[in-house]
Amino acid sequence: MPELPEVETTKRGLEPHLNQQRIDAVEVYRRDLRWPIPDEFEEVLTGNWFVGFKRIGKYLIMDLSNGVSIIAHLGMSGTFRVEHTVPEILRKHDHVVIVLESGAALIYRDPRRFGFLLLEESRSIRSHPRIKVMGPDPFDSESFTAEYLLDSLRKKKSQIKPILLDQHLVAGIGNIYASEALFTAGIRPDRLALSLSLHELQKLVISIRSVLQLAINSGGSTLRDFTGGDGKPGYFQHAFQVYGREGGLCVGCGQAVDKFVMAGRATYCCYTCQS
DNA sequence: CCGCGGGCCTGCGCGC
DNA sequence: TGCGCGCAGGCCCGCG
Repeated sequence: MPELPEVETTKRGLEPHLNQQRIDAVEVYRRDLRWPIPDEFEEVLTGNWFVGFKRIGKYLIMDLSNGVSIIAHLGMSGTFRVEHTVPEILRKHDHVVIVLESGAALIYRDPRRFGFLLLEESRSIRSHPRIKVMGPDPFDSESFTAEYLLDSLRKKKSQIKPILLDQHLVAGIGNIYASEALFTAGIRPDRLALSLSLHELQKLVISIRSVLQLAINSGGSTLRDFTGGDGKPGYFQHAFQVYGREGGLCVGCGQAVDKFVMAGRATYCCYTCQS
């Protein structure tokens, strides 16, 4: 599920409910996620409180008062939700319940268990092996620029779309927003990365930002439902231009939207509007 | 070093 | 209605 906008939406949804809240109890029902939940997880959390929240690419970082941070990744199907009270009956695939001093509960659910929850000293987050290799954030206008892309793509042999999924290049784009951003930029997904001009890359940078921002904005509209509901960010309401719309009419030209597989991933585009 | 394909899991929607 | 199949928004790893 979650690409950058969904993780950002999750962060914004959780923060007001969790910030400065003490953790009174932790229950882990399944530890075998993508990586196992550390044995010391419950002990490290209990009695401390949340002091900060940030997103790095698709990672959600939750800082605790004892100088330890939770590094969370939602994988394909992970969600966090806050319930007003600890539910008497958990939903299937609720793997972790964190009880707060307010009586509310933070619950991690992940049917496919591709996500993970790890612990790391807060001051070492940026040097964590999984974090330090991440490319720039798409919204970082200092480091994520057309010039940066031009330089990075110069030695790439493959097509642009799968490259956008490489978190080492830019952190946070997934399969949906790769297709969407390329459509907005008017660039075909199968263009060789090194063939893109500086001008096209400028359009791509702007398109990536606008597509992600739009999705964040639409997710934000349902943040109020974060407690009591299922915590699902509002991105389902987001109208995709091409993703999942094969055979439908292109919003730009009225021709049919195409679907094909690239590097094993579904890819959508309009061959009239993208060149 | 790079790019690709398989694997990890469960759920869902589709066609028969 | 039931069943089997293919597919799903991420990431790591091994292979060539």
